Amino acid sequence: MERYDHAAIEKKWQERWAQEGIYRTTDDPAKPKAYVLDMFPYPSGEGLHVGHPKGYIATDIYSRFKRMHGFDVLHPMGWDAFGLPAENFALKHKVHPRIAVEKNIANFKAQLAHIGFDYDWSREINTTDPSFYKWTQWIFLQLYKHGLAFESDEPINWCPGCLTGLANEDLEPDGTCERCGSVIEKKKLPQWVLKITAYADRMLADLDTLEWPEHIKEAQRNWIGRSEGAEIDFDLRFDDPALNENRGPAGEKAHITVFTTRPDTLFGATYLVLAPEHPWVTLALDAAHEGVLPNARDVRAYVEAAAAKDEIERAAEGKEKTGVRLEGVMAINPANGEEIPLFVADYVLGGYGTGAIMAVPAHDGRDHEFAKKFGLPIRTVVEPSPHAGALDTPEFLFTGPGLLVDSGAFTGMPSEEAKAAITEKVGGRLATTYKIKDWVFSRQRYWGEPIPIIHCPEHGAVPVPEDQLPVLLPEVESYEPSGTGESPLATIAEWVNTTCPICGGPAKRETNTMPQWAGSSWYYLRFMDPHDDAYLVAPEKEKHWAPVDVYVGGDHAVRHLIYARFWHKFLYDIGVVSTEEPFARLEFLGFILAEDGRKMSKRYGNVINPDDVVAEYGADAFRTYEMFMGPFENTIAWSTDSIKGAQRFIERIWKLADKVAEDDSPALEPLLNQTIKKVGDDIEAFKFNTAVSQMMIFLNAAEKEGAVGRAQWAALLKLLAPFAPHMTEELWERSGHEGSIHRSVWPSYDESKLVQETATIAVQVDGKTRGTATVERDADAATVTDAAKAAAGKWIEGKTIGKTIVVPNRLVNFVLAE
RNA sequence: GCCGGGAUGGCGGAAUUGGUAUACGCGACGGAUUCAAAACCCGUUGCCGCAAGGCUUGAGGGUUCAAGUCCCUCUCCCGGCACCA
Repeated sequence: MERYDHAAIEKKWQERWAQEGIYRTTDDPAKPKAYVLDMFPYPSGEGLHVGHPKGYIATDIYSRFKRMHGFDVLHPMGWDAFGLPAENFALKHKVHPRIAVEKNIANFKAQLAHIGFDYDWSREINTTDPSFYKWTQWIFLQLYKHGLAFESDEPINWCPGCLTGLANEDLEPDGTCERCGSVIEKKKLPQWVLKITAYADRMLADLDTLEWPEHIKEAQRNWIGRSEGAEIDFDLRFDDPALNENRGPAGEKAHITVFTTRPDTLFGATYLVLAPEHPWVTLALDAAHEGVLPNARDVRAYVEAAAAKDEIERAAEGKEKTGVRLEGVMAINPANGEEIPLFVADYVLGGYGTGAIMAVPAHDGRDHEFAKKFGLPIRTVVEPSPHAGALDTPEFLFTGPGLLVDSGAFTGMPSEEAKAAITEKVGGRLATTYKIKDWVFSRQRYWGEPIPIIHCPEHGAVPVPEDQLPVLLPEVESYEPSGTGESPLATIAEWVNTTCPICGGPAKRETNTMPQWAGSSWYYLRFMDPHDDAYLVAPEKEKHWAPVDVYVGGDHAVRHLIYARFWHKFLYDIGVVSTEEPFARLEFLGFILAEDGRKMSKRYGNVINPDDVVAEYGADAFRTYEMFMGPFENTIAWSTDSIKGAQRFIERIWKLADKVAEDDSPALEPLLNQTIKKVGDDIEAFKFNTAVSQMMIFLNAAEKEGAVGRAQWAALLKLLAPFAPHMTEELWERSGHEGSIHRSVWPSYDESKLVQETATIAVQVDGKTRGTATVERDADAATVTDAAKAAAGKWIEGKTIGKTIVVPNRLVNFVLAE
């Protein structure tokens, strides 16, 4: 046979598949369904490098595999094209973002086309398409109507580089912008905020129902950051007796509420710490309360200094503790009535818990450090059991559970038990707090979905009536961010000025847009029913397809997944979707590094373009190589040498077509059955590397055998078809089959043919392998032992065998006496 | 610091969950072919050793007839979170 001409054969089949629509999704309710989804890309101006298609190849293989098992397959592709990167790209290249996005998408599609994917392009979606973002806006309105979207003027993260507000999630740990690296400022701006915290508990609990990698679940748990503890009130006593008479609105005494996860250590609390932003501190420094704090001047200086510090300075200072005493006032420990001092210190965060803590320096590292610096008492109230000694030194710090000491009536109680007991005794409340913050949802930029709200002087924020959706993003010449905190949309008078849906009076549109994450938080639902104008997703379509069976991606998995799960659960609550979770199974994608081991980047000039690889080695070799590189979740460097191995494999299969005989080779039967089993099991488990190696093993054996039967050949082609769709299709046609191999039925294996009739067993003496023996499968122990003795030869000659271990069909181990 | 995941030849990696460690591929070496080269084909290839043999899954200890796999201690690497009380 002639050499495999990949360019010609790929072109032939790509055209024919498109023409015949063999990958069309059918929405057939009679069939089992498989919804296989890639995290859809943002179509950047750089185009694809060889790392991008890795996940797409995996889903392509998986979806082909499912199709060959009779599944109705949904394997779609679309574009996440709103957001800052697209807008910044457009600004830099001085084109309108819409034009830039169109061009980039066309480029991406052309690149993808070369690789031979089975996407059903009739279901393509684009988040910037008004028929799509109509529904993004609709979801926002539902959130608003259910009280989960609200306006807030809390200070937000402002990026002076991107000129927009950002969510907490958009910041690097050091407080810089993840996009441009600018130092984030706090800025007071009216913002739309989504109440994601309302779903924190359910998002946490339902993680247990998901077939996801542990590290992704763990990252989500960290992000939600639930901690259980107690809120405990500490009454205050002022030096000025008059102040002690003051009562709150409900007649309560002045007090500070702290949050703690260790109420069991209450007897060891030797001071309180308030965050600089704590409302009580703000109040005490208020002009109206002059004289409450004798050292108000020092406190004010500290609070102002803390406010002026940005996140970077805080990070640079590390854990060096600072703070200032609040003079003129003491707190009363409700456990023992003891008076303890109060401090303001920025190691306590205003935004977490109650913004105030009880400090237990013997049992908390940070309090310990602060107490040593300020010379405060360190009192041990929990000891490890049994008594470990050396507990009386002031240096001692013990953060584990143990038995209570010096804790009044609770002395001797296990600390876990004491948590509830002490909380109850002092009138505290069990409380749960979260690290996750509500989602700041406004961006002061042009390229995003307009938030469908109208501000009426009479009626306030009024939702745009649903029949007026979508609120179209106006076409404009200039869309530069204003930098003032106003959206560029604010300058378009004819767009902004409208009428109130309630009273018809003059009103203004909301000019902020949604963040980049909006569209991607629900796009997977639209693929189920992409052209429906009446429904976000029609109920019967949703019931057929939901949930996504396998979701594949990497990178910003944590944030995207948390936002999407939040919206999905909300949509479940309002009856739009029928499942509690959007993505039943998640496969995490390991990246491909450049050949030099660095990240592939234009900056390093080490980018490899899949177009070039496909042109040189062929799409099938490219696909097979990326799957053979190693475990799917591993990050591995590209190797031009290694792709040649995949190419050789493809070409050796091609040449094996010359060796096809009428009758099956009996010698190959056990191996073929093993191969059918292993390739199938491995694809199901996303272990593509070992699936490929098993096919290589079969190929090696078939070459050695010199012939492969027609039926065996057909089975082999089918196993390889998901990996190498072009070449297998060509060979399928050449061997006289009707119809596409990709619509053929996956081969089955015969359980009884998986094993050979003989077994090669290892022969060990004292646990060391000294040879092998070939015996009939399932031969009796005596026969096996005799054969093994012969094989052990000189190693047991003249020795006494103390014990013989026989593992059927595996090994015999002779343990020599003494 | 806390949490999660790892460490196997020159390289990517495999190993039925306690049963022949290094499958498969790359690279390397030798051969064949060629005027020559590429490609293709055949053979060798964990380490030490001429050999007999010995040693080997990050380090050290343990359990077992048998440990990459189980248990204990430690080191290093990757990822997430990080003054979250």
